[in-house]
Amino acid sequence: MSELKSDRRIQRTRELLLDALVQLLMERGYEKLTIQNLLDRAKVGRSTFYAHFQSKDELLACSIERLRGHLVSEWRNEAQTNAAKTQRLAFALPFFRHLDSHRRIYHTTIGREHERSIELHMRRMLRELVGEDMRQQRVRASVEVMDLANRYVVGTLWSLVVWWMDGSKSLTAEAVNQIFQRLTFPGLDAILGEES
Amino acid sequence: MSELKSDRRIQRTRELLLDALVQLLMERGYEKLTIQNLLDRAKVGRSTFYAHFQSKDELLACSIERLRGHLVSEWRNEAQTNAAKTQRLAFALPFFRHLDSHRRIYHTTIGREHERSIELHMRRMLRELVGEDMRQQRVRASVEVMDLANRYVVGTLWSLVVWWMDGSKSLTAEAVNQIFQRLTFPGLDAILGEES
DNA sequence: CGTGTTTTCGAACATACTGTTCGGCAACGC
DNA sequence: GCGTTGCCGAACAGTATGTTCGAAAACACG
Repeated sequence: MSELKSDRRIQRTRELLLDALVQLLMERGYEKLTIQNLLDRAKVGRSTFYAHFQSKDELLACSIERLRGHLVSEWRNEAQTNAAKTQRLAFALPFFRHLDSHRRIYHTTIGREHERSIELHMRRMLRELVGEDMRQQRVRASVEVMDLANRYVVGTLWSLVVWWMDGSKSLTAEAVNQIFQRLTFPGLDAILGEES
Repeated sequence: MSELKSDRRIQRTRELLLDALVQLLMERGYEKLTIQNLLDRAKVGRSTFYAHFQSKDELLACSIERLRGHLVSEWRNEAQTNAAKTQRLAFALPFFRHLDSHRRIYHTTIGREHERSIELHMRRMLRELVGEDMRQQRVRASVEVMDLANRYVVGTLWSLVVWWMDGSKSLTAEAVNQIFQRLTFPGLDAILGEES
């Protein structure tokens, strides 16, 4: 109700905090990043922070949620312009592209042990995307098998991402995507039974 | 020097703490388990704890290290008695068996989000086991590709484990192992180039 | 036993971070 | 202007970690 009308002040401080988060992710990573750091960087008062987010984790979730929105729209675009619209797991390429163009952030947060929260949220997001993809592809299988397939894909995808972001492997997003498909499709077919 | 001679008192309190850890893992999980809980359960003084372990995490690491020892010996046994001794990734079956016979512990610690530390140490252990296996199998590939293959196997294995332990799927360890192989081998061959 | 060494105990402390409260202040719409 | 709304930030309570140290217990050995 009052949300739409109300000041864009509140929207602005959200931005400030989200920006501060991204900056500090690069510098310190997530885990050893204190709320006070965020407040200082965003120049926002303590109680204000808690008026917007319940915790550091919710702020991160919010940030990842944005990423998800971005990926989905990229995915849709690509699906409409491209002829081979129903390519399996087509959200992966936009994802790899995103990672590639934000290496600065992800180099200090992905794969580094003890940076568990980012991985958590990222995987959750990927799980949703994979689920959506399977729905689009009309994969038919029992709930359990679908669940396994989903976990398998996300696990593989994430292993690959960590490997890619680790060190400074100068592969293009397209190349990584190809590895991803070669790695994943056979195993997927093996448990889903070769259809589609 | 004095380590061998010295009291088995110190060994005993280590046991007490390790036991308390396992108990509390079942009851509370790792993350929300406080050091005070450990002390109370093990009936050990605070400063004593810190005389033995630097942190809760080191205690966990120690516990996982034991598991690793157990798995390796099982693995060796199986390799010697069995004819098909050089079966690829043969450590997996003992691992699945272990999980199956300790469901009580792992049901509350594996897959549950926020129980990340256990996953961390488990994966580290699995990475080592896979590395050892690849050495035994004389897999020849560049360091980078070997690294990718390793991460891929561990990622797949872990996805499967989480899926298995989640809910109460009553599959046998052998069945899960078969799924594991069907899932993993094709992708592995794809990046390692079909050589066994 | 008695003596000396080693280990343990646990209370007290220092430190660090989280999340809440509340009175006052600033921004903004009208 | 004026009232509403959001923001500030110091102070506080709560919780957990890790350290220190003197005293007590457990043990080895003669």
